[in-house]
Amino acid sequence: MRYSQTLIPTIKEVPADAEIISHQLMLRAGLMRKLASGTYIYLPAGQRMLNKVIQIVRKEMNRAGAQEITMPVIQPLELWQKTGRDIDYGETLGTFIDRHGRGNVLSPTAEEGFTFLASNEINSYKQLPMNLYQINTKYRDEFRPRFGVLRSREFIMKDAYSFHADEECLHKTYMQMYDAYCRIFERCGLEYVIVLAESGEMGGSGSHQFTVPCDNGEDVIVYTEDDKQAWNLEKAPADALPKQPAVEAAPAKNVHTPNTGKIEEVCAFLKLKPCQLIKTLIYRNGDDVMLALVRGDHEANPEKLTRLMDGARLDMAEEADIVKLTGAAVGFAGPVGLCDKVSKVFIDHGVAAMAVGATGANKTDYHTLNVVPGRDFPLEGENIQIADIRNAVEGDTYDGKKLLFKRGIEVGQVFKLGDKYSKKLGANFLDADGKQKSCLMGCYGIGINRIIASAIENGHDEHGMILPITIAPWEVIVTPAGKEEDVMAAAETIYRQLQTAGVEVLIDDRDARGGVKFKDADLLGIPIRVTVGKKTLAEGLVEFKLRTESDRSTLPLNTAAQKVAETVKDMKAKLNQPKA
RNA sequence: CGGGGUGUAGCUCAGUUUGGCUAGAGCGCCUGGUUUGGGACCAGGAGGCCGAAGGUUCGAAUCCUUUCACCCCGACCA
Repeated sequence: MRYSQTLIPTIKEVPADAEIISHQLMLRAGLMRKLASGTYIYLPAGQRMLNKVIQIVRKEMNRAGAQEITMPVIQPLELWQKTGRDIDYGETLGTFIDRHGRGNVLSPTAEEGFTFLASNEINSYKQLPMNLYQINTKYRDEFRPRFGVLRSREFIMKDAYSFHADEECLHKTYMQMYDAYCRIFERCGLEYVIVLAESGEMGGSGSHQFTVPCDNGEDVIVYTEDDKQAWNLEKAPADALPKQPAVEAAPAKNVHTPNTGKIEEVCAFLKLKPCQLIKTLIYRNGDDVMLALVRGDHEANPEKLTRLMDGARLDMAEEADIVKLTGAAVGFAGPVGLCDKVSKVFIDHGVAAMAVGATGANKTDYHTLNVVPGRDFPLEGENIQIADIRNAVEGDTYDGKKLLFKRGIEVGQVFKLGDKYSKKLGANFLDADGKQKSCLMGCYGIGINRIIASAIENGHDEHGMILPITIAPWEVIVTPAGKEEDVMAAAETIYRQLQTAGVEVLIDDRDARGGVKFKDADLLGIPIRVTVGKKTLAEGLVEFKLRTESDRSTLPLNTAAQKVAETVKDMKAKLNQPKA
């Protein structure tokens, strides 16, 4: 490719609306431009990166036995109503009504479509297992698109769905996908961490997330100090805290605490620390009301609560319900006297371990002091359960090992879905025993754009991107530094030789000064630069420089292309032959 | 959706508080010249419905009302 004939609109200044480095560099290096909030136009260099990532994903999926198809992005709302996800997915689901008055969904994920296909085409256990995937644009009407391509309204996802006759078969494919994902991310040159995840909205029984550690990530990874286990925050377990030594506590008493509905306000007023408070959260499942008690400095984890409820949906109670239950305004609920009025009380280990604490008095503008768990409210009973119901925090342990935290970008996730979708959409088959059964399903997603953004988050310096050769827009840039005829001719020769050798090469044939070309080459993050200059050329040499190194070396003109082609091959081989 | 902020040249931003002549700078772009290995220099030039609509006023980028877009924090989220 000739620089003069392509569109790589680099910019010197940092665009005002780009906050994080990957977003800034993707704009500055001319990979993309914004069309509207959360939607981006990919320009030639960005498109080449997308294509390369897609090609890696496609090859590894095929290699793992999955079949590529294309699902329409526009899908009948009716199909989504059958699984109830027109409601469950929430307002993030993009819909429109067409001229015939039909409801349509802009697909944010495609369980329904793939299961619809399976319900029609799969009849017999002999057709199973089957693993189908697509690489397609997805749409989500995000509340708040942000971080450039990391949370956008439109993005490219590879999504695969597998169908099975039994659990063992599902597990086998699940592990094949797991291994394929490892290979994909290694080939893309990403550092990644695999964490145990909640399967959340998708329903199902098992899930791993593939996460690239990065300060700008939206996800929190929790891992043990020996690096042996990792979870996302929703799933991370925490050991019970040691029981605090009992103290001689005065009887519980109510004190007037005006306008202190929030933890910080109570603490400021009573001169207590948040860890001396008991926070009482009120949840609802249909008509059942539940309490969750966590320490004031802890956060309740709805996923953990849902798990204790065998997956039943939990909602925070409405203000009116809280007032009715506690007889007080929101912010003054407490367990004392409230435990037998609800169907279930979940008490976090941290609260059970407290010797004494303060909590809401179930009376507006009052709190109760000297509350002793077990004395002033029960720690045992039919509707009482002590459990791990909060997010782990700094200082927690699991299995005696210290828990550590870092942020990450989720680039892929694998799920076992079970029969949630196949049942609702009738994806059945006749088994060998002649009985009709629902398919068991797995689903496996990869965010293509996020791979690019996270590669940049972790691969850049003050000059620009530093890209793995497998996903860089070009492998080599040939830079003639000077307009002399022999310089241009030598650069053209190397360019042609590299092309012939199958190297993806960009020649910077622009009528520009050397400095401009060097800056753009660095910004674009092209792994190898070959510079042809007047002085070195006089000695029959050209310069060779890796983007990752600051040193330059020289190569003889006549063998330069061959050497460079070999280096390219070696660099690619290093990434393309993953350990996994 | 709640809170905060910003919309002025392709980009980054002055100017708005206190209304007043032809609306500015740097970068980028075009022309000519000098340069030519790390975002050159000189001279000349093009480029604006000051986000949009309405209002106040002799007069509005500036004041008022409405509205739209974008960004940040929060809530939400395969």
